[in-house]
Amino acid sequence: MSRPTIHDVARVAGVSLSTVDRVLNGRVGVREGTQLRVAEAMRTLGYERNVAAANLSRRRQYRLRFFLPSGSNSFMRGLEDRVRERMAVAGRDSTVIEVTTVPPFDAPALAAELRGLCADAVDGVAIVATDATAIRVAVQDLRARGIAVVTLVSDLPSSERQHFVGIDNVQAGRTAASLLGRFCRWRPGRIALVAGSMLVRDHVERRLGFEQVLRAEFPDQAIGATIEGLDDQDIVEERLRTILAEDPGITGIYSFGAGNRGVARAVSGLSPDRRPAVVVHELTHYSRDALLDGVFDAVIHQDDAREVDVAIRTLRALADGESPDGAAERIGVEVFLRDNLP
Amino acid sequence: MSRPTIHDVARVAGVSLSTVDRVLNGRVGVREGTQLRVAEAMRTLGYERNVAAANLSRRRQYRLRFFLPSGSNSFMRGLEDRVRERMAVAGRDSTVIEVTTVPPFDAPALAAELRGLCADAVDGVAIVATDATAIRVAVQDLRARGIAVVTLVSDLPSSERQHFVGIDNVQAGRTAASLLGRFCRWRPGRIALVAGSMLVRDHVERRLGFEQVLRAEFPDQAIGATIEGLDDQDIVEERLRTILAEDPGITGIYSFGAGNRGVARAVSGLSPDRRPAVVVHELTHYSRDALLDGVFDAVIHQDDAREVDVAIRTLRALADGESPDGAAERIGVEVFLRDNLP
DNA sequence: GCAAAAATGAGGTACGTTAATCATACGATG
DNA sequence: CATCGTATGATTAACGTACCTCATTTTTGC
Repeated sequence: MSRPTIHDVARVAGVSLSTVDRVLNGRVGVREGTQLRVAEAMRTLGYERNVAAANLSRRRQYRLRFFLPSGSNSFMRGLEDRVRERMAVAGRDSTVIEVTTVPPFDAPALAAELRGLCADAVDGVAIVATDATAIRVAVQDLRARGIAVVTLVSDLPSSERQHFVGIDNVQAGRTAASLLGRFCRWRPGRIALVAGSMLVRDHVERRLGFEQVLRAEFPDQAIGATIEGLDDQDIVEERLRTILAEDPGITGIYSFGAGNRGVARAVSGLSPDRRPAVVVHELTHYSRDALLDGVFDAVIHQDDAREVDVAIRTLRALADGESPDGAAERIGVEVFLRDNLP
Repeated sequence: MSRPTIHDVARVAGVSLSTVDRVLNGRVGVREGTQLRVAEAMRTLGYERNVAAANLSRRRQYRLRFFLPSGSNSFMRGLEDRVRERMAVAGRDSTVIEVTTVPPFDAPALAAELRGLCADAVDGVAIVATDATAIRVAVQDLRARGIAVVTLVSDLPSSERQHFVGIDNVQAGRTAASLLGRFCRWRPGRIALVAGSMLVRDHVERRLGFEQVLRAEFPDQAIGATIEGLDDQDIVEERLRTILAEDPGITGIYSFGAGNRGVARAVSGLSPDRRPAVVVHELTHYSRDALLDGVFDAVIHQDDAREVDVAIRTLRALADGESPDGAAERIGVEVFLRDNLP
């Protein structure tokens, strides 16, 4: 009827509660044979530890720390809001969350913060990683001190981070190409690219995926001018205006960095029948409005609320020494048009 | 530091533990003034009941029951699989889930099943509703007996169900039009519709949303022939073949019922350059393959795993007399291309 | 075969809450 | 003033687990 308890396990294994406890919590001083008998009893009974009761008893707290880039990037500020929303209710799951913002793209600053963490004050850390050796080393350090580490939004491959919570950016680029190629299918032309900075790994990956698919599947769309807008809306606007004026054969725009407001302003200056199809990244207040106004056609998005949830669940699982459920916790590349906005 | 307990509340309110318990659990025999003092103390302390400890103490079990249509509909079978996956691990959250399948579109059968439920054996019910008065009455009955009710996938408006877990089908239809309109933008023509049965509320809503957007925003695409395929792949294939042969001006196909395999077979018979853009519903094994083969262009999807999760969380919250978090638990209309498949 | 060491058992307390019993204090009523 | 009903307090045993101490048994090494 109800789930078996350690009492049942003890009875079936023919040992005392103490011994079951010792086995269950990996304490020393149990003969191997006894361990096997207990394990066997757990298996036959289908015993699963009651985590709620265990956490209650040991007054377990999961102390998690999020490191996010500071600055005005809308997506990051939204992400921070999501984390703070979770902070407010995390107590329900005996979880304490703290947020620290560090200057963006400043690897030494982040590394210094990470070095300052103490294993008996923090159980797990989520970082929006900058791809730098200093961070890799800092992560290795954290792991050595027994602190769980996941990367969030931006990954740090070949580091010792245990998990990455975010989208596959190559896939995101492929999806953008798949959309734009179809949007422009019966109208050959050129597609302009708007990058933030090609120094950021995400953007390189997005571009890679985009080119792969556009070249292979939509040969009548060429890749036109590429703007490096440095995530600055004014720069983006000005350069994009110039390009659009010079080249009337631009059928589409793919913007995969920040600076969406600049794209929107440049495009909305054109008469509707000359407007290219526009695909950008991240659903924010601004890109949402542009979708509704018909200035953008599609937005490629990652669900920040879900990313935060998954990061928390993953860190909790890792802190308990479990391996997180990768498939179920996957973050997908979402596509929004004006008609399926939340 | 750590969360306040009922002990703290008692101390601050200047009452005993017993009184706090009486207030907290709505028992009788507490003067109004005392109740207010306790409530005030809870507010100042920011007390939140430790649900895990409470459930442990009262040996609370959430007994939930899912009613799903039987039959070969891939989406429904997938949904059932998701429910069964949750069943297997639900014990961790002191939740017991059962699944009952009932013949599809058979309102009396479902109503009879619902009537048979006993309030002291079930706390909450999730039903894939057929739009019928018999079901509305049965739902009213369940609610009167204190059983929580949510509708899943297909809603039952103006019934006493407390929540609907599923997508907005009008929005789904709008999204399909928004995609197809853009896919066919530079090539005027007609879009063929493939329905399952217009007797099902979902399909009516999808068509409604589709027509709204296509008429308003894509005037160079007309709505062509409509097939009522009764969710039978063979019927769909045959009729669609005929239509495609007769009318070379078909630029797109929107299929919003089951029978995707029929659509795929009919379309893949055409030479690639004559193929219309195809948008269908529900990501299954088959539609996935068709996407990968380039036979379908996009799939409108609802995340069945998430729907099941949300239904469970919602029913648990309702069983505790809480109101579920609507915004966070929203099910969105998802868009899949071959490039952002999970 | 004996001492030392290792393995196991027995029992208690705690975690935060529920739920019950029993005792007591308080007011109002007659 | 005695009585009764209501409000409140005090205490206790659960729930399933963790973790501690102390006693007892078994094994090991010599």
